[in-house]
Amino acid sequence: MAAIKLLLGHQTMAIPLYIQIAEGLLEQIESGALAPGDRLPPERELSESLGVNRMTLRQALRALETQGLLIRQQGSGTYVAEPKIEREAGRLFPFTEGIQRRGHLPGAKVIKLEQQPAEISVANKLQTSVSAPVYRGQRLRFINQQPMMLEKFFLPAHCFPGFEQYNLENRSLYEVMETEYGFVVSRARQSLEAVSATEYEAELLKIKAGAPLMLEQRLAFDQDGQPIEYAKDVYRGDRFRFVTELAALEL
Amino acid sequence: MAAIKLLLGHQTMAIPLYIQIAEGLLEQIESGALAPGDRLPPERELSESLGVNRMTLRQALRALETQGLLIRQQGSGTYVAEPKIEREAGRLFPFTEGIQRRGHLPGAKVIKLEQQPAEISVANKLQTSVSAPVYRGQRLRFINQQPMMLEKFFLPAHCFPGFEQYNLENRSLYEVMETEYGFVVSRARQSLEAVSATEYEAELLKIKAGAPLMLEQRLAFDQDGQPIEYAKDVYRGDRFRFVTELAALEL
DNA sequence: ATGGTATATTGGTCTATACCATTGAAGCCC
DNA sequence: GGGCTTCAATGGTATAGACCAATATACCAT
Repeated sequence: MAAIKLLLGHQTMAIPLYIQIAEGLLEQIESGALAPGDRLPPERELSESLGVNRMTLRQALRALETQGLLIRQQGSGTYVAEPKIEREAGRLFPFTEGIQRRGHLPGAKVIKLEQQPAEISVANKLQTSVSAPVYRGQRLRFINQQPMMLEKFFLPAHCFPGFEQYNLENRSLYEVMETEYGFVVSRARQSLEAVSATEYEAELLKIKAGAPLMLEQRLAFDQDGQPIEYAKDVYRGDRFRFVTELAALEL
Repeated sequence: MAAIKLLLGHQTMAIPLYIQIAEGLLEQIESGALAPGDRLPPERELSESLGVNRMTLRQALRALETQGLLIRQQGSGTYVAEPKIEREAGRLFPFTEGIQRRGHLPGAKVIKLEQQPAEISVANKLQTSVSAPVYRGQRLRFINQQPMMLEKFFLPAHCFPGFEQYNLENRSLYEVMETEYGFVVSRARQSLEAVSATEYEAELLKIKAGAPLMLEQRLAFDQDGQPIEYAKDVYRGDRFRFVTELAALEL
């Protein structure tokens, strides 16, 4: 396997070593340099070649393991996980990226994007004062030209001045947040429930009113723990499945 | 806070120290000895009073943190998390327990429990040969006397001889598995999707046919990684919401 | 060939120690 | 009182080393 370039020594650094290592490995997995089923070098060996302590390497491996990217087996070795389509449910990442990874063609149409005073429920979620301005947007998302998901999002306007100027038909919401405003979504709390399609949703998604939809509500936080997005997305029930891996304690 | 009793010293033990510590703390949280918002002793102090190394204690704390039971803040301390109702989505535990914790009255009615040859899809999931015998059961679950969820489960019969004899109207499936057969569910892979209620489901759940339901499919594994349960549970869409907490890498 | 047995390899746990980064409160100055 | 600095306390990161537990392999006896 290829080498991973690490910054600095071991003290006074901006980014922790184990994060750098995890990201380096992640990159190799995503680029295909490390293919599913590949075995990583033994921990002792890899830690030495990286010039870090084994415990530090293990912290990186554990992070990737909990993300479902690696599988570790005592006595055997550490392997790159099979690319389960469903893996993504436990990770936080944009619709577009997930679709592309599966070899489909994503698309988006902005239906609405306007600034308006926050309703009570939204202000509450975003922890802004009621009637503080928020950006309210709606995007219809496509896969292979077929409408699949309707996204409604709310952003605190004071965090994203001039948000209208960006083209959300080509760019990911989170990508714009990060590139243009420096906000990185690092945590999110989300819920799933089964609902019926309203007339409005049915028309946009080209399904029958009353058809089952998956409603995903998400409150996303930036690196400082401040809420920066509240979203209510509905997915076609017949086309999406949300998968999670559960463990009983012991990490 | 109360003391935690640990088994043995540091070598040749059955259960790792950090698991024992995590379970001890978990017990104190669940019993109320540690209330939400309480601050735990500093790591250095607590590790000393437990007679373990700080790193070992930290491993226990991390496990509880990822379960959403603790919140750690650098420079401030480690706190017992507020009991978010939704927390349970990321944890693996039985329906009954979750309901009781919210102060509701659970109930169950066994509709079917029989042994039969496995269909292909089920055999596939349970990794048994096709037409190997499996137990197939259906339970209707109640909350406050109202039907809320319909559970269909499949168990490999060779793992659970004589399974019919146990009363599943009072006992949890997992509890019977563990107590009577020694199988502990330690991992599970589950998926959620939105579906429409069939006539059959609608009648049992006393809702309209076509109403939205949440279909949860679950494949549960024992401590050795062998699949021991495949389940297809449907929840009333208007009464259940499934919540998860997501993090972007860095654990 | 088959099956068991030693041995080496590999990840898992635990200790001990050091220093960094963030927080919050105490103290200080004005 | 208000704002600032200082500093101790606390969790976070990293190192080094030891031994345990599970697995895979090689080898041997049958």
